[in-house]
Amino acid sequence: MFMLPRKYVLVIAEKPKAALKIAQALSKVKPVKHRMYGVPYWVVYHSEIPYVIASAAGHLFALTTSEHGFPVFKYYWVPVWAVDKEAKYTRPYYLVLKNLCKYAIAFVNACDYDIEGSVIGYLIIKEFGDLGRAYRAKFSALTSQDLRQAFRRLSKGLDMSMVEAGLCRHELDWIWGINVSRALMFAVKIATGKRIILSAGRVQSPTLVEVVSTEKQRNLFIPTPIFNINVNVAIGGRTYTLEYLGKPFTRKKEAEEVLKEIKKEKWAIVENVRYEVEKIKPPPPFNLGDLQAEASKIYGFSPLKTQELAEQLYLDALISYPRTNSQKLPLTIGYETIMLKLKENPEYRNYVENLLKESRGVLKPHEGVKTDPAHPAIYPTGLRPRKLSVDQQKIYDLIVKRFLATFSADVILHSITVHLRITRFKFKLKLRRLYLKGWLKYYPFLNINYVENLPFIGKGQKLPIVRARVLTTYSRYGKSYDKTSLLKWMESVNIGTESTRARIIENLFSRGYLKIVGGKIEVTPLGYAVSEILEKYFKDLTSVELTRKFEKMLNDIREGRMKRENVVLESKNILSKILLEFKAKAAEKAGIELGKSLKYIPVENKCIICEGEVVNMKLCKNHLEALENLFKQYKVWVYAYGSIPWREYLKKVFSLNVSGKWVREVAKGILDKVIEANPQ
DNA sequence: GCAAGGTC
Repeated sequence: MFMLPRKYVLVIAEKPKAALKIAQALSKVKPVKHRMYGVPYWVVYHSEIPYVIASAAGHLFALTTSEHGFPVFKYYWVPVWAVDKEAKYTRPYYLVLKNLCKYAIAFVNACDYDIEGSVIGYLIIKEFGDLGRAYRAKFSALTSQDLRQAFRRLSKGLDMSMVEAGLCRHELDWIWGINVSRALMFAVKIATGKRIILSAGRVQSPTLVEVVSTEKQRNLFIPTPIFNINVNVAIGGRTYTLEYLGKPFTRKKEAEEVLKEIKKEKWAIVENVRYEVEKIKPPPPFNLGDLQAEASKIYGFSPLKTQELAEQLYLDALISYPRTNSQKLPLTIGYETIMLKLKENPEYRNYVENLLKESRGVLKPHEGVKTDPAHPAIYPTGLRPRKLSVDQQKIYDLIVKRFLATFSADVILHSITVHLRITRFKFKLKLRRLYLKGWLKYYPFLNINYVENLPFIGKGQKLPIVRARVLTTYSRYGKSYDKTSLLKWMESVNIGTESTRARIIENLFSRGYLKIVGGKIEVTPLGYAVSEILEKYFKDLTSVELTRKFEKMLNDIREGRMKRENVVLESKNILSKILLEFKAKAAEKAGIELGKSLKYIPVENKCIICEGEVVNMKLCKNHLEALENLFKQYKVWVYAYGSIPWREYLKKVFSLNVSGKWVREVAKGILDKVIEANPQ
């Protein structure tokens, strides 16, 4: 068995991969790898006192409580393997650090330089080591250069303000999440006697509410008719559709009057022709969100699936760290070496040779603006994959091709924009031709509309009108969510992290709040009920503003303007008041609502259409609102068409796919004479 | 058992 050096400094990394990087950076020779409990650590003899470099595996400690019920504010840190059976794998890391801490003369927290990394290292040193002999390594990338500098400039003591901010984040999320979750479960228990698992939290609840409000508006949506002039002209034996440049018509009659004038004409006269060269820059290298979006678009993978596949590739050392927000590829990753390795793979040989020829040896990535303090964008390491599953292969291929494309040339399109006139009305025709394939050679996953050849058109030319008519379209309700667009929404409002977003979305499904129907997300009755109760009694938790507020307070802690105790106390005060009030006055009522949504409690007076409770006219709240909407929009349709019978309007609304679900159901109910409703 | 945040 290996004997540790008599004296050593213990360096604690956040994960084994980082520990290896640190060992390599600090060692002049190949660092010596050892194992304990099956977990690797490294010994580096770089100066008189050797470094022993070991690693955590993310958080090794978690908050827990021994108390039941709520409000609950007594919590403490325990080893995560002891409370979470999914985290058994952290135990050997925990034991190794416990052992190595015993004999170390000093401790360096070399976890990622952010609040979570500060907490991970702090808790280990506090538990097993000695905070009085602790140092902090501060680096923003795992490159040798950065790491060496960080170790030259070690600061004495830990970054306690970062630690405090991190501890505060854990505590705030815990007291809000655990308490409100328990409040919901308590409500169901006292109203129905049943024990079920419900949850709420700073990130999941605003996400649920976002889906609920989108879904509600969608279900209530009634399109508005829009009238347009549609003209086809012939150019060189082909027909093209002109785009009418006037404002679309809100009344059918107006459109028909314009059409009458146009029908008198034989030609569309070309007023102006503009040729342009359009360039589409190469896409930036992948961050996790972009990879998830593309894998969903191309292969229909859910964000969590993509993330898990990427993690497997990472663990096989085929790609770099996937949980990154960065769209940057620093020079230090060694572009050439990766290209040369990729060239060894027959699958990519032609691509790489092409790229090297095309770039004439100057490899410059087209980076995006997003950054990540801890990692670069996702890139292939160049290592040759051996046995990949079909899905792993798809993700790997996507990453390689995106990596290659980012070093390639712009896509160049030649376009022609023609402005035309038919009597006094103006039209436009725009066509594109692909001139240079550029990066699409490597990454062909972009849909562009283009024609094979651009027609020859000159100013003053008269193009024969083949057909002219009024085209009726209907406004659409644009928003709807699938797992990927929901994740993008979370990204856009900045809640959750790269590692957690996909997981939190899956949680909303496993709680039974959401379900997938035809590829789209739908809210279940339970989802509606939970969302409504949270809005009513725990409003703070339903908005992304809570995250903004936390961020501000954590920042104040980092900069010494506020103390953790005070921040936590403020939340405790707010929470204990609303929780006690809920428990005393609202829990039973809320529990009945939840119970009905779960069908534990029968609904006495059922809506004629759904399982909901009747509010008025034999309809539940949602279908009643749909009926009111039908009345309101009828006026708009009468204005648009000049006149339209009520029943015909209902038939049309019912037949249109863009109409909301509740609206269509009510329209059908009236048509079938199940619901009696006439506009006044 | 409940959060959100790390990572094998």
